[in-house]
Amino acid sequence: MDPSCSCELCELKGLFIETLDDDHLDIICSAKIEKEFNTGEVILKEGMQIQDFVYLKSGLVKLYRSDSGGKEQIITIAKPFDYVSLLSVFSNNTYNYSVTALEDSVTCNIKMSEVKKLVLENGKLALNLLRQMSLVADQIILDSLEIRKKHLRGRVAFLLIYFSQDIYQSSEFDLPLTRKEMAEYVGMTTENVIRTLSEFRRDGILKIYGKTIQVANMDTLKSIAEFG
Amino acid sequence: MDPSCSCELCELKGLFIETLDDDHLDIICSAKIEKEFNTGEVILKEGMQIQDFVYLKSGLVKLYRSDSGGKEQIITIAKPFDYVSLLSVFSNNTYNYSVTALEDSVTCNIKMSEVKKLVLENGKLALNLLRQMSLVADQIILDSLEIRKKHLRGRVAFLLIYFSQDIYQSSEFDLPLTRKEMAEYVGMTTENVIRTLSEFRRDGILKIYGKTIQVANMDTLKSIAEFG
DNA sequence: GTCATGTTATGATAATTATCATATCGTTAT
DNA sequence: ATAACGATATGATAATTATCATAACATGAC
Repeated sequence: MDPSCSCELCELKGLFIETLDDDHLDIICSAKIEKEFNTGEVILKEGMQIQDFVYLKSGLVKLYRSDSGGKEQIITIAKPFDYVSLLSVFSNNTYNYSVTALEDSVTCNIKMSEVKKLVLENGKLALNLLRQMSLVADQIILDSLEIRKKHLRGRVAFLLIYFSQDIYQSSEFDLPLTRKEMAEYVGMTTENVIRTLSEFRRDGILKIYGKTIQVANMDTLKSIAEFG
Repeated sequence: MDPSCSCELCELKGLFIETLDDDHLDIICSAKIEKEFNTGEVILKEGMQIQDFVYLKSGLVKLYRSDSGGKEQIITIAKPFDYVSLLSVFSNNTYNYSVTALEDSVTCNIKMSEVKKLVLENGKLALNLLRQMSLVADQIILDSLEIRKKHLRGRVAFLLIYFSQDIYQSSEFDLPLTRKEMAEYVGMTTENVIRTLSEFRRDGILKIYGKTIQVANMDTLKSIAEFG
């Protein structure tokens, strides 16, 4: 096996690679290209030809769409293990969303032609991809239904809980989104995101130091996310 | 080949079956069960164990979630060729949504264990499923983003255009949804759906005879869907 | 440093949407 | 037939949210 290949050490091995035998692993290893992106750099652009299967090795990214007026809607925030180029990849020729790094990130890119070849040859990999796609798509759809039925306070609470619990596993964290991006994610205006955060601060639910957020009262935050 | 099997005649053959050779087709054919549902009958229920891969052979169905308060949110309307049990099916043990027939419908059910076995053996089928899942999930996500950014009039217009063009290919059709279901689909109240329809009628955009809708001015309807 | 620009912040107001009340119409059950 | 119920319909009002205006603050460009 190619000694320069580090796939067998990659923490994503379990998802994508455990189903591959050594021969196939070697193919992936020599075919893959790692790319590094700084915070704010664009990884994929809406309309671009889909050439690679891209997954996130480390970092944090946002998937979003831009409309003709330049306004953006964030579809989801993806951390490693959430595939990045999952949507569209098997059905479309071009991306119908863009991806930008929210933190310094590393992606691993494999030509779609290689992935398709492997799927044809390796049923376990195929099942794994089906499972993963199903999971990711489901989560995006359910989250968007959840967000839709909440009022503004509930939406902001939902987003904060998501970052605190799912992304950073800590009650204090540096929010990698601007207030504007928060608004684009949960479907409200920037002003109202800011106002809602201020309310939460006044109510003693949050402590806010610029982008650093400390959740002082998670129980209340959760009840706001759930009921109002 | 089993002479009672009609799969090779099924119009869904192209999607699910063209990738199968005769042996595999025979397996599917003898394993599949067709089920008929009348309008209003429940096909799948949220929380139920997932046992079968279910796809819609004819008819029209809604996929939806119910919250604790009994309120429902419609995720999507599916016609034949849109797989019904696609979401969750490869990643979950239970459905996280329900499915009900909006018109008399026929489903074709195949045990998931059979489908998984076939995926393991048949790479073309796997790729076909990946493509189809990708397509369906993408469409649901994009539609929900579209709906989210519109005002009430735009949402109702979007829904009417969808039924007129995508489902019935006619400017006059019987809407298979109640006003309440329309509201559950586009995220607004029943009263406001009714009010908006009345507005459209007053503006000469629609003619409404109960559930029968005639789009009198598609251009205006489209510009409302697009701009407001 | 200072300028320009974008982000955060807050208030006043306007627009949008939901809620509540009430009435009519249709359908189904008895 | 008629009672009961849900769906459709409309208006008045309340609640929610967006828009507009303004200002403080931070950040990077020069």
